[in-house]
Amino acid sequence: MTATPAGTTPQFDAVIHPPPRLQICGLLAAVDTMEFAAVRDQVGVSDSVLSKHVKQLEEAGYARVQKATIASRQRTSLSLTKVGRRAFDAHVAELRRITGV
Amino acid sequence: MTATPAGTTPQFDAVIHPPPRLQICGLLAAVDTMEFAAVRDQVGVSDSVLSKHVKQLEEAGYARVQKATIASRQRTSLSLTKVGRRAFDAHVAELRRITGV
DNA sequence: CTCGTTGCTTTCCATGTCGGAAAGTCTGCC
DNA sequence: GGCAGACTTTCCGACATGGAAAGCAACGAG
Repeated sequence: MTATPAGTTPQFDAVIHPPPRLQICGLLAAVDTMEFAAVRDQVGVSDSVLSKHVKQLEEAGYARVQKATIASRQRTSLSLTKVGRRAFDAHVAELRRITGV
Repeated sequence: MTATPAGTTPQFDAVIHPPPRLQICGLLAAVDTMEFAAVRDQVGVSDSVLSKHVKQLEEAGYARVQKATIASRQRTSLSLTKVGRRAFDAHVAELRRITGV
C-alpha cells in the first residue's frame, strides 16, 4: 500500500474536475450545507446550469439535495455526502500530485 | 491591489485545465525540456492525441516544440515558455484557491 | 378558487471538445 | 527509389456544455 501524506489516495475524478463542479465541491467542502442560491451566485452560473451540475454530483453519490419549506419559502440546501467529500479530497490530492505541489 | 501569497495572481485557465494538458504542463513545469515520447508515455496518450494537445499549448503561447535530428534520429523536445510557466502557476494558484487549500 | 410568483427542474438545441483510426509529411538510411 | 521512424493532420462519431424556454410544485393575493 502506498501511503499518502494526507491519508488520501490520489485519484483523478472526472465528475469533479470540470470547472463548475470543482467550484461547487470546493464551496460545499468548506461548509456543512449551503443554499442553492448562494452556490449559484458564488459559482456564477444560471439556475438551470447549477441544477444540472448538482444533479450529476447527486447521481455520482457526491452531493445531497435537501428541500424544505421554511417560512413559506422554498429553501433548497446542498451538501456533500461522506463519499463526495472523500472523492473531492482524493481528487485534490491528485491535482496536487499532478501539479507538483 | 490584491496581493497573493505566492506572488501569482490566481487565474483559471481553460487551455491548461483539461486533464491531459494539466498533466503535460505539470511534467514540463518540473523540467527544462522533455522529449515528446517521454511526455506521451507519462501522460499515457497516443501520438496523435499528445500532438494535438501540444499544438493547443503552442498556439496559446505556452509551449515550445524543438525538433532536432540527433544521431540520425528525430528528437522532438517540449518545454514551457515563460508565459506558459506563469499561466500554469497562476492556474495552480487558482485551483488552490478553489479547492480551499 | 384562480392567478401570479418564487425557486428550481427538465427539455431542446446549437456548439465545442475529445480521442481513435488512418492517411500524410519529412528525414535519413539502404 | 523504397522503407522505416517520429510526429502531424484529417476525418469522424461520441459526448459534454450552456443558454433559452417550457414545466412544476408550493404559496399568497385577490
